[in-house]
Amino acid sequence: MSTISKALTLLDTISRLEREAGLSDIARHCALDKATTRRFLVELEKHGFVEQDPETRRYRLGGAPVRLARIRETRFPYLSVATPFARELANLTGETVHLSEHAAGRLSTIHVEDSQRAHRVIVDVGSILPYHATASGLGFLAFCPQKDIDAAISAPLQAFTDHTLTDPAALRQTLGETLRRGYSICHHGLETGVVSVAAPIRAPGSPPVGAIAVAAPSTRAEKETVEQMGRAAMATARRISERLFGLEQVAADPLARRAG
Amino acid sequence: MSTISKALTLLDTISRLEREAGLSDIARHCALDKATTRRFLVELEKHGFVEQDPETRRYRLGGAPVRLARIRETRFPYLSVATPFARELANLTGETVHLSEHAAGRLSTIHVEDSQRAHRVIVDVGSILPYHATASGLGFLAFCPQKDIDAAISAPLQAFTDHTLTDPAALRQTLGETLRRGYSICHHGLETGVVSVAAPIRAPGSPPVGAIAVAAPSTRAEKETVEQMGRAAMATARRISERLFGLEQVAADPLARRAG
DNA sequence: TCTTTCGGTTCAATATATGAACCTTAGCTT
DNA sequence: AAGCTAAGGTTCATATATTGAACCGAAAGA
Repeated sequence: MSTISKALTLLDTISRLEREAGLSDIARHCALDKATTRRFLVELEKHGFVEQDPETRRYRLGGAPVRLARIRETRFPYLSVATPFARELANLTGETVHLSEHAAGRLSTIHVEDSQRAHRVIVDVGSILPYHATASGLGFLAFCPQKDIDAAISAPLQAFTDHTLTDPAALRQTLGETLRRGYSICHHGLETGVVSVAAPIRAPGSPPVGAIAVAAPSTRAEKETVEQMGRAAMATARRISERLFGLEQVAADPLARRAG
Repeated sequence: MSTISKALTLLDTISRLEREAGLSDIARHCALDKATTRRFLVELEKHGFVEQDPETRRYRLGGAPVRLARIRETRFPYLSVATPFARELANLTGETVHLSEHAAGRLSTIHVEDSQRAHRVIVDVGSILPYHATASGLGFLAFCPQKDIDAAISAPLQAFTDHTLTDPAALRQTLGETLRRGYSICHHGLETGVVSVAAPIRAPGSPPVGAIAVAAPSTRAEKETVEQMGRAAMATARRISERLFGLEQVAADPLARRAG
C-alpha cells in the first residue's frame, strides 16, 4: 500500500472519530506504528488537514479541506460527472434520460440524453420539474428532510393530468414507498402517455443535489420494464453520488445501505 | 521531502489551477516527473481528492474535501457561523466582504459576500491572502505571537504593486498600528485601486483563526468611510469570535497572550 | 512508591518511490 | 498521407524515503 493511501486513510479515520484523539489512539485505530502515525500527522498538519490542540496534544481535523471544498463548490462539475453516467443509462435502457439539479427551491432539467428510438419522450433542458408530478421530483423529495417535504406539499398542487397526485395524504404515502424502494415511479403525472422513474443524487448530511430519471412512453412501460429501469436509475444515481461525494460516506449512510 | 507532502502540494496546485488540467500540465506545474505525478493522481483519486474526467482525461479537484469540510464544520462551525455576519457586514457597508481561514500556515479565502454595486471588488473563493499585502493578512498577523510575525516577515515579501509594503521595519510599524487600532487598513497592497480593511477572528489562548475583510474600490474609500468600514469589520469580527468561543474568553486582555 | 501509558524520537533494515526510456494515440504540419 | 510533436500512460533497475523495535522522559494510576 502506498504511503499516500495510508496517510489519506489515516485522515479518513480521524474524520470518523467522534472526538479529538491522541497519538496512540489514532495509531491503534489505523493499525499503524506510532512513529509512522506521528510522521503522517505532522505532514498532514503542515498542510492544514489536521490540527493538534496545543494544550491536550490531541489531533483533530484541520481547516484545509474547507478551502478545497469551497473551490470545489464554486466549480461543482455536477454536469460533467453525471453526463457519462446518464449516457450509459440511456444506452442501457434505450429510453430518454434526464438529469436535474436542485436550485432556487426548484428542480430544473440541466441535461438530457435522448433515446435513440423514433418513438420517444422529449424533455427540454431548462424545464422545471414539479415535485408532486414528476418522477424526478418525487425521487428527490422522498429523500429530503421532513420539513422540506411538508413545505413542498403545503404548496398548491397543480393537476397537470387526471393522474397527477394532488392529495397530500396520497403524496406522503407515495413518498414513503419511494423512500423504501429507493427510486420513484410516476405514471402520467405531468403528461399522459409517459411513465418515468428517478433516483436522487445524494449528498452526505444534506438533501439530495438533484436526480436522474428515465422517461418512457407508457406503451413500452410494462411493470417489469419499469422495475428494471428503476433499479438501473437507482444504481446509476448511487454511482454518481459516490463519485461526487466519496465512497465511504455514501456507503456508510444508513438509508443508502437499506436501499442498496 | 516526504511523499505525503509532495502529494498534498500537488493537490494544492490542482486547487489553484483555473481549469481542469492534463497529466503533463500538472507535472510541469509541480515540477514532478510525469510517472510520479500520475501515481500521485491515481492515489488521490482513489480517495476522492481528485477526479479524472473520463472523456477529456483531465484532472480536477474531487469531492472528498466536501465531506471533510462538512465534518470540520460540525465540530468547528466557522463558516456557517461567520457567513451571516459577513452578509450583514456586506449589507451595512455595501462593499464586498470576504472571510478567510488560517490553515497550513496560510490565510485562504473561504467565503465571499459580493457587493451589490456594479462597480465592486471581486475576490475568488480559495485565493491565498499574503500576510504583508492584504488587509486580511495584516489584521491576522498583527494579533499573532511575535514569533509568527518574525517568521512571516523573514519570508520574501513580494511587491504586487508599487504600494505593497515590502520593508520589514515599515511592516512592523503597520502591524503595531493595526494592533492598537483593532483593525487593519491596506491601500493597493495586492491590486491597485482597491482599499480594504480587516479584523481578526480571535480564539482564546491561540493565534486568530482567520479574518474578515471589507474591500472597496479606492474611489469610494475616503478616510472617513475607511474608518467606518474598519470599525464595522472589527465589531463583526468580535461578534463572530464571541459566538465561536464564548463571551468571557474573548473579552480577556489580548496583550497578555502575546508571550504565548 | 512502583507500574503503566502517554507523546515523542532514533536509526539500521527494508519496502517504497523514482524517473529515463518506452509505448500508443491524437492532433498538427508539410 | 507521411512525418512530426506532444499527449496520456507504463516499465523496471536504481535510489531514497519509509518503517518499527527499542528507546526516552513525563505523567497518570495503582
